[in-house]
Amino acid sequence: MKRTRFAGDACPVARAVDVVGDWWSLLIVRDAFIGRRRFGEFQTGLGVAKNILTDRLRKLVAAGVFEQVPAADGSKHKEYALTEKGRELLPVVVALGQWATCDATPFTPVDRETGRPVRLVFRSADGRTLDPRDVRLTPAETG
Amino acid sequence: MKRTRFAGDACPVARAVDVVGDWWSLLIVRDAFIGRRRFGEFQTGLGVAKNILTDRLRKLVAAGVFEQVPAADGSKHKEYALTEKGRELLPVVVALGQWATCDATPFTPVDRETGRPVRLVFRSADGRTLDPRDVRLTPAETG
DNA sequence: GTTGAATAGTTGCAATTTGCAACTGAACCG
DNA sequence: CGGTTCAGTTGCAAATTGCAACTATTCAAC
Repeated sequence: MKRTRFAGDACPVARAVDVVGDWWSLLIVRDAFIGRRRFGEFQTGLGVAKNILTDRLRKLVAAGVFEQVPAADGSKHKEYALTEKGRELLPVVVALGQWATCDATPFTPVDRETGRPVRLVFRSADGRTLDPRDVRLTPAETG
Repeated sequence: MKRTRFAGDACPVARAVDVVGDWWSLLIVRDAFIGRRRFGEFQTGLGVAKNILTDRLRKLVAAGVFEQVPAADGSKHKEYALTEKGRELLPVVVALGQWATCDATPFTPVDRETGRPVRLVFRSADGRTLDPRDVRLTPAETG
């Protein structure tokens, strides 16, 4: 049957899942962060079927995560570039990466200036860094 | 056709997607963080079909994200509780929530002790907090 | 302890999605 | 101009999804 969609859901996680909660979409975004931009790069890099890739790229463009940009090396082929909204998905990709990390990590998040590795952490209002264990979710308080 | 699986993939994001990159799984995990534990709570809360929920819970238990615990209020019904590994998914859920947040937020991450809200941020080795814009992914450096 | 309702699933079926493979049409290379 | 790469499109078989109806425990009351 038709897949349930969450676009109008009140929960932001649900809406995010609606856009990006699909096996391929997040991997395409991850590849984009590594520097891939062309259809063929995504296709061979991920081993995804071409019709699926076509569909996902179209949907990600429609969702405002990617945009088609005219060129990069002057060729007439279009390329897919992350939008601002798309680049804001970096914490999601990094969080997933930190969760399942083992020996073979194909990428590391680093400070763009110093090139030194960074971590994703919780920070309280007064600047303290918190262990995830010390964080909980409160349902719906003040909105 | 059979869905492509990434369980043996080198990339941790891919492996994470294999477990949790499914429309329902992450929402189930989110609900667990809010405090839901019973089959029926997940079912009515998410509006997911019962056979799908059965399947997802089974897979999440097999993946070590949930475990079935004997009781909570003495009843003989089993409940589903997040394991340590499952609780470590909190940054993923929060990252997705931060990405798609708008007015109606059904939950907020807060400091367990003070109850005050916290944010997920990037932190460099020397303790500075970085804007996601100042972070990039370097592919496969040292392995 | 039997009846009835709630809980936690299972089963069957039709619509949708997925993925492989083969095909098409530009764009680039010589 | 001819061949090759790039970027898809099309067709089809198998898997997944979701609804609805059904079953089996468990709880609550009588």
